[in-house]
Amino acid sequence: MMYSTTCSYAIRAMSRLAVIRPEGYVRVQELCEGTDLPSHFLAKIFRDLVGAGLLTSAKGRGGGFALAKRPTEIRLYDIVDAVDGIGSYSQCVVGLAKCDANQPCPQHDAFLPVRKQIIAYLEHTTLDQMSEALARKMELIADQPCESTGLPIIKD
Amino acid sequence: MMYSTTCSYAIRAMSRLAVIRPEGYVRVQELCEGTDLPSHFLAKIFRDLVGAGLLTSAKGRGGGFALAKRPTEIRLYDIVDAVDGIGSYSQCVVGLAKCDANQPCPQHDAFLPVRKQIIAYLEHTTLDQMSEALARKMELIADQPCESTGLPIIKD
DNA sequence: CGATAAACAGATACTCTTATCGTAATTCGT
DNA sequence: ACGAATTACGATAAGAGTATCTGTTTATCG
Repeated sequence: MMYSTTCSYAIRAMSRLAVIRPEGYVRVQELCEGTDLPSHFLAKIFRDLVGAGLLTSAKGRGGGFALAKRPTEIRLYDIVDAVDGIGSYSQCVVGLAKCDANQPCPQHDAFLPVRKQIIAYLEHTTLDQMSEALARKMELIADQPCESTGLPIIKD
Repeated sequence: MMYSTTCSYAIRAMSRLAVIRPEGYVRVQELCEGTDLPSHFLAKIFRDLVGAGLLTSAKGRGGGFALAKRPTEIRLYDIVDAVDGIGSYSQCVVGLAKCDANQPCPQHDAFLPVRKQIIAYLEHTTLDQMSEALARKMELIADQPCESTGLPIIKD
């Protein structure tokens, strides 16, 4: 997988959040309903995202989690950075540590364009786009339910 | 990191193997000397690589591990596939499973060029190139030893 | 044939990620 | 003010990935 499981959950959940209620609070339970997102774990991840400034939270009745900014202002990059840390993408492909900073290994350079493209993708993709993609998918699934169960389960 | 630690070890060790003795057996101990590669663990990884057909092995005196093919014929792709499985690169970025096969999510398409570039990089980079890069680096380090210890420790 | 050198195999331990649970803190409706 | 709803927080469990150790087998050399 491209990201850690945790990060994948974060992206999926925030996308759902943007679909269900782009502004305003949503309960974790509501967010996970009909999906295979683990609610308990997601609650924990969301706490961290509040700390990272991507979400806000409200306790008590009518509370839940909400996007801290508008969907167009939240990039995939921000989420990945908050969860996995973007540092993992800036390391050398081969895990070749540089004993000496002024001499990065040649393969490092060879991989540079690949890394650049990845970063660009993460920077240019916003939650807005993600949620739109998800919404379109949810419509499709509503029409043609899942093969085995017949229920419209959203695994995203 | 781009690969798992295990995969990173595999790539580094095979690169070293290609440098030290492109054909012929090398002991695990010899391969790890002066590096931070964990010999015990690497021995285990190498066993698996023998199973995958990338290495051959010989017991007893004068034995060790050797490349099963010439360095120009071993691609990064082969190593990554043998260790991590290339499947992890073909999944959707967001971990969005497709409930239905005929409707991959739009983000899937958006990430396609990135994935293609990664795969191309893995396919076109050979152990030959890796070993050459490593050899060059080893020369550099021999000249200007590592800051703290003063010893030429190869972390690659 | 015995001694040595090496991979092989399996068991075990450690570490990090992933996941769950119980309790406290907070807010809202009545 | 009380009670229900809901996140916050901390502890801990479960799992996979990472790493080490010990003993066994196979091959080579003298």
